[in-house]
Amino acid sequence: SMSRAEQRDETDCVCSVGMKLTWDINDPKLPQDLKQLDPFQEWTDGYVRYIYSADDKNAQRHLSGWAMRNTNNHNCQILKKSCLGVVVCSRGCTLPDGARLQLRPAICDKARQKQQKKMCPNCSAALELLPCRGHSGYPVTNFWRVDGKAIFFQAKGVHDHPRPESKSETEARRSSVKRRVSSPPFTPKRRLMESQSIHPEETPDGEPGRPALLCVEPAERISFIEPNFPQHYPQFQSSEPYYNPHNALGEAPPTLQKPANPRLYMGRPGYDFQGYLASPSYPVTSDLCDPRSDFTQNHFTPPSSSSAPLSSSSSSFDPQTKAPPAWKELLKSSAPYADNHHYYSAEYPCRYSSNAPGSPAGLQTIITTTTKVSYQSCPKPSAGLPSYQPAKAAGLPGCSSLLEDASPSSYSTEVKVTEESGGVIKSLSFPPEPLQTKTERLDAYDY
DNA sequence: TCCTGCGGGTTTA
DNA sequence: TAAACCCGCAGGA
Repeated sequence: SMSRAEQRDETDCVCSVGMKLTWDINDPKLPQDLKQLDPFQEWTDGYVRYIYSADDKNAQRHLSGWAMRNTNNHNCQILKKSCLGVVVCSRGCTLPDGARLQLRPAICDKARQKQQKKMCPNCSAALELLPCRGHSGYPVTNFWRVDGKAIFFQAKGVHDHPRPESKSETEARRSSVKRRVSSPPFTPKRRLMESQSIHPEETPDGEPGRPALLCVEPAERISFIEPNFPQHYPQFQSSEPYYNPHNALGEAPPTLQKPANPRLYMGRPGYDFQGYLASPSYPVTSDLCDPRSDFTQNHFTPPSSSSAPLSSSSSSFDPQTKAPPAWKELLKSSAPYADNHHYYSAEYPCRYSSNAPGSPAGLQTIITTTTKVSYQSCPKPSAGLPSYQPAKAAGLPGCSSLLEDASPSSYSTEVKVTEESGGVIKSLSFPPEPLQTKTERLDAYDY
């Protein structure tokens, strides 16, 4: 049985398993015989790595709260996705609930173009897509790779825009609207609520700007909302710094090819955000204490939570098969997504990140510890990898001590000074949004 | 209808 | 050569 210390280590450590180990998604050989895996992370941000169970339904689907689209990297071993950003009101109007409109960009190019032609449901101004430029001026990228009994995840870049509506929220709203369209009865009270705000995508006639007075039963609404409510939240995800200046992989960020987005943004009303305000749910930058990175962490701890109880299905995985990507095979043998549709979605403090206009977003001090060996294009089997060199371990202190201040009422303000072209990165953290719950936020969008 | 992944292709540094 | 990006296709919900 496990000692108390071990249990504590598992549950309290702010490090992800993925960050404790030294690996890169491009490594010919990834860590094997993993004793510990990470719970799924919906809102990853920063240069982070996680190792999920191959049975994790969310990981199997390469899910992200961010709107990520597939990008072709001509490597069938590694699935690459890049962030589409967020759709906002060009006028930056305030919704009835005080939040800002932050729609999930459609993944499909065509659907996204349509989406952008619509108008703000609140003020009828044009909608605007804020592209993600969090990776040296390019969109944040996520990489997925199945190896052995694990799904390896790696992200590069720090999102420089507010969170969009999560995928589950979008889906919930859509199905909710569909149902209401087909079953009209509504109560006067509900009608009043609904008339207070509207959503662009779901007006039956496709005409934005007019409230759709539709009905939904409270119980029904709850059922969509509940899975997202942050009941359980792994601490290592929650004590994220707002900005991780260090690329934990030792990978030098590419030189700036495009001007980094100089947006200023934060997650709560009262601060300007280039004309917009992020909703109160703007996330903290997610990053973890990789032994190779020595950035300081803020000491914010979110509401209590736990990992998503994803049931494991006995899917067989054959590392030898290469024709269909491994995750495809995993999906075939796994239970329906709905069974485990359970996310974390913490309502989190804002980030306050500023990049001076024209200043590179990604120029950070790099600790090079890994030798990068890239896979070649798809048909090439990765047999014979003599050039592989295991990365050396840096052996920096652990990170459990970073969680000392777990009180929700305590939060920190810190200034990070990083050696990066003389740049100074200021990070402010705030306590969790105290009043607004997910349920309340959904109300603003749910009619 | 749109999400998702695949993969051929181009462009740029 | 690597990375970003475009496009169409197909399977699926």
